[in-house]
Amino acid sequence: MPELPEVETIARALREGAQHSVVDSTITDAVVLWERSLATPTIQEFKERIPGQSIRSIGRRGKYIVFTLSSDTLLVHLRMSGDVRVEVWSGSELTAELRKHDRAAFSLDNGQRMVFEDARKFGRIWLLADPQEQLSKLGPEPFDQELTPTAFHAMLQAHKRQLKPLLMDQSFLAGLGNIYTDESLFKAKLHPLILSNRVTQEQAAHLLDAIRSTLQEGIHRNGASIDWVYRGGDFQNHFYVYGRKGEECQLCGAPIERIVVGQRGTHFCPACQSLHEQDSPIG
DNA sequence: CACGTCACCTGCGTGC
DNA sequence: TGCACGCAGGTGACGT
Repeated sequence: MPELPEVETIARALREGAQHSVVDSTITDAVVLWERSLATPTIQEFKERIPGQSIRSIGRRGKYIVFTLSSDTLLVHLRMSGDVRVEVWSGSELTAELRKHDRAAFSLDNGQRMVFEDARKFGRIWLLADPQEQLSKLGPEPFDQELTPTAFHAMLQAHKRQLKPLLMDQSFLAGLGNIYTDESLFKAKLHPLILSNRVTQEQAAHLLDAIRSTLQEGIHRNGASIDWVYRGGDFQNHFYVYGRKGEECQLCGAPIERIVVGQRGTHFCPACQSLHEQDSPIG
C-alpha cells in the first residue's frame, strides 16, 4: 500500500499504536528473511548495529517511513505490496509464527515485534547513519509551505515533460503514485499528457490545490485499500477516475477512459480533461 | 534531457 | 479444473 497517504497512515499507526506505540521502545534483535529486502548494509552488519537502538521517532518523507533510532536511521520503502505491522510477541524465537510474506522482523523490549511484510518483494529497508543519503534525492513534500503556486509553476516550466510521469517522478515531487496522480489530474481538469511547460500559472495553482486536497482526503480516509493489500483504508470508495474505465464521469457523464502512460494504467475523463491543441505534444 | 522497455516479484481475476 | 494471460499502489537500469 504505497502512496503518500497510505505511508502516512502506517507511520501514524506505528507512532500512536493501537496497543503500545513502538516509539521509545528499544530494538533487541532483527532478522531478515529475504536478503534483497535489505538494501543496505549487509545482513551481518545490520544484525550487529540494530540491537540496543531505541526508536526515538517515526515519520515519513515521500513514500519512505523514517524511523529515527538512537544512532542510525531506519528507512522502509513499501513499493508495491509492502506493509509494516506490530504484534504482541511472546519472546520466543523471533522467527516463530511469522507468515509466508514476512521479509524482516524486529523484536522490541516492550513485548511486541515489528514485522515488515511484502508479498511482491519489491520493498526495501535501509539502515543509514545519514538518511539524507537516500532522502536527498526526493523533491519537495506536497504540503511544504515553501511550495507556493508560483514555485510549483516554475518547477513545471523547468521541464518539458508529460504531466503525469513528471508528477510521479519522486525527484520532482515526493509522494504521488499512480492513483493519487490520476485523481489529482481529474480534479484539476488537466489531461495526463499535457506538456508541463504548457501549464499556465492559473492551472498550476489549481493543480497544486488538487494534489493537496486529494492527498488530504486520502489521509483522512486512512488511505485506499485495494485487492488483497488491505489496511482498513476507505479512499478506494471515493475515486473519481482510478479503476473506473467505461463508467460515467461523475461531473459530465462521459465514459472514463483508460490509456497507458509510462507503462502505467492511466484513467481520465476525456471531456473534463481535454487535450487542447495548444497543449498537445504535437500541436 | 525525455522517453520507451525491461527487470524485479507474487497473487488474483478473467476467459477459454 | 487447469492454464495462459493481463493486471496490480514503485522504482531503477538501459538504450535511443
